[in-house]
Amino acid sequence: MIVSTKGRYALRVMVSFAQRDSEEYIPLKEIAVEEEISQKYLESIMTVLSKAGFVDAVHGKGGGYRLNRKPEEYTIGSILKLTEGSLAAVSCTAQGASACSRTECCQAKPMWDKLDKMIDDFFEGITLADLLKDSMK
Amino acid sequence: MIVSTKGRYALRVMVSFAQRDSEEYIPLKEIAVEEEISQKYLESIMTVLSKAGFVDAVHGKGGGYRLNRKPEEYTIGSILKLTEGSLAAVSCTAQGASACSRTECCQAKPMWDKLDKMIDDFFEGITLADLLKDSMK
DNA sequence: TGATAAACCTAGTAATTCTATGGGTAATAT
DNA sequence: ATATTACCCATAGAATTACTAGGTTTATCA
Repeated sequence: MIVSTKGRYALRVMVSFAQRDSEEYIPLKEIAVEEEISQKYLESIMTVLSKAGFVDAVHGKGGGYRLNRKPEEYTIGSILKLTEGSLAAVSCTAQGASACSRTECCQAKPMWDKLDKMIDDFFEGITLADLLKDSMK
Repeated sequence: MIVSTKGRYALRVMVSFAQRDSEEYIPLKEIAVEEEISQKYLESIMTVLSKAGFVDAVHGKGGGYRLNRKPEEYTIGSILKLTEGSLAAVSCTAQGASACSRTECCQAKPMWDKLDKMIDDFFEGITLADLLKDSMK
């Protein structure tokens, strides 16, 4: 498993925002109910998205969140990397991993590196807008 | 993370066997010491490999394990799928996953399917022999 | 035949990560 | 003022992963 619930929730939320009026601020409660996701859990995800400048937030009554850019300007990779921390296929190659003592002689290392690049290219090549279009079906 | 310690250990063990005399039976203890992996943990992995017919086992003194086929006849995918159970990028697409209630309307489903296929093709296109050759560097 | 060495089996525990909850604080509109 | 909303921090519950323990069976060799 390379993408956990957290990352998938983040995608669903972003898709949900992308499908609405881009000007309007939507309270998280509305999204949580619609998507049947724990609001509290979503809050922690939104905070990350907000700090990274992916969404714009307004406090108080009438406030909520909205996207900061157009859907086509968000790659799936950027959203997932932010929320998952890393998309590495293997802990050895994850950033911040305590360097494996076998790195030098590891027969598999080149394979993991190649896979990581492939996965990264894949996710960087898809945008939020692509998901909306259903163009991948 | 798509491949856990278990799958990586399995690969290392298989590589280790592939690098030795293919006729000789090697006791697991030897591999465990060499690779600095818990022997007991390795045992559980070897049982899986043995039951699947990936390795041949002989009990008792002078016994051990050896590969059943040539290194080029094992795909990395077959080894990982066996030990990891699934290589799905997301729990939604993993076999045996309780069907997601959103499958029908999920915007991301086609993307996950495409990714799964890409990963599967990747691992099925590499064999144990390829890892030995260092040809990927 | 007895000692030894190996695979095999079952169960349980430790450790880690993931998911979610709880309770509060700060900001904003009405 | 009050209601509503984002934001913050800590913690608990759940699930998975990694590993350990102890024994049983099978085979070899002296």
